[in-house]
Amino acid sequence: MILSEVFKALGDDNRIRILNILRYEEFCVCDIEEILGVTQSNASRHLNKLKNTGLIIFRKKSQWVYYRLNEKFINDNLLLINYLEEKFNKSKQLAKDINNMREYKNKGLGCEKLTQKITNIKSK
Amino acid sequence: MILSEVFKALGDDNRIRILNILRYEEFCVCDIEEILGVTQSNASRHLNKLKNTGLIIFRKKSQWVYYRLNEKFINDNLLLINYLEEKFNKSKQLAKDINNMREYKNKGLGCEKLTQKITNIKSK
DNA sequence: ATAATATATAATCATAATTGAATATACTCA
DNA sequence: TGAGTATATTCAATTATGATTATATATTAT
Repeated sequence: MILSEVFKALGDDNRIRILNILRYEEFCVCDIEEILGVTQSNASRHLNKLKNTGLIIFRKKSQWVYYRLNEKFINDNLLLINYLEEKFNKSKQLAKDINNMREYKNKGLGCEKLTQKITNIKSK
Repeated sequence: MILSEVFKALGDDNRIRILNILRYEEFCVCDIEEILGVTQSNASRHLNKLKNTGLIIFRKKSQWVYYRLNEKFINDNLLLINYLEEKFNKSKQLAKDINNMREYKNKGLGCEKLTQKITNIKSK
């Protein structure tokens, strides 16, 4: 792990916003698109950068790719993670994203769930 | 303080190297030039960036400008500082800079000291 | 097989960041 | 005042980064 590369990965507002919501749970690319209001390729690119730097990992489930924080990175960088937690919690801007995220979830708007619902409706 | 700006400031090897030696004491630009083996304008510019982001401050003493860590930044970002300490101490590359720094000091090569010596010699 | 969806990747453009060399500014000292 | 030194800044060239649009790939569902 090259320290300056980790900081470069953290040195972008969109990537900070992504990490902020990934604190709570994993999300797929289109979830992040919707919650943060960014374009698809933008979300994908930033996720890719965070992945390449080792901060997040992913799992594939059918057509979706779910990203989440990398446990190994967390364990190797606990002080940094605690620092991020502290600063994230103090940011009003980031709190808005969290609100969006909760609303999005409460309304059952997750990509996968929506697709399932549509499929059910169609099959009736 | 904008979080991503702090990380941008940290996202460069030369700036990491500068912060690493400033942990121990203040240095002027030409000290840093010599210890790290970078050009004058390079040292000056990176110091300027660290200063603008609030990580370091300076004091002027005759023709020299001494930079040091910003106590206020340290206090406001203790977890980050502890993280940096931990990672800096584990880096072999950064340890070389520390060795250079100690050697430089033991030999009495500080800019100001050298200038004083030369002045003394001339005035005899 | 085909259509639809999710994701990644190219291609392009604009902007920002980094660098060394040269220059400008400020200060010191004789 | 003038020479010397330390620092900051400008200049020019290069490289890196980020955003957008369009395209390619992979998977699902009919």
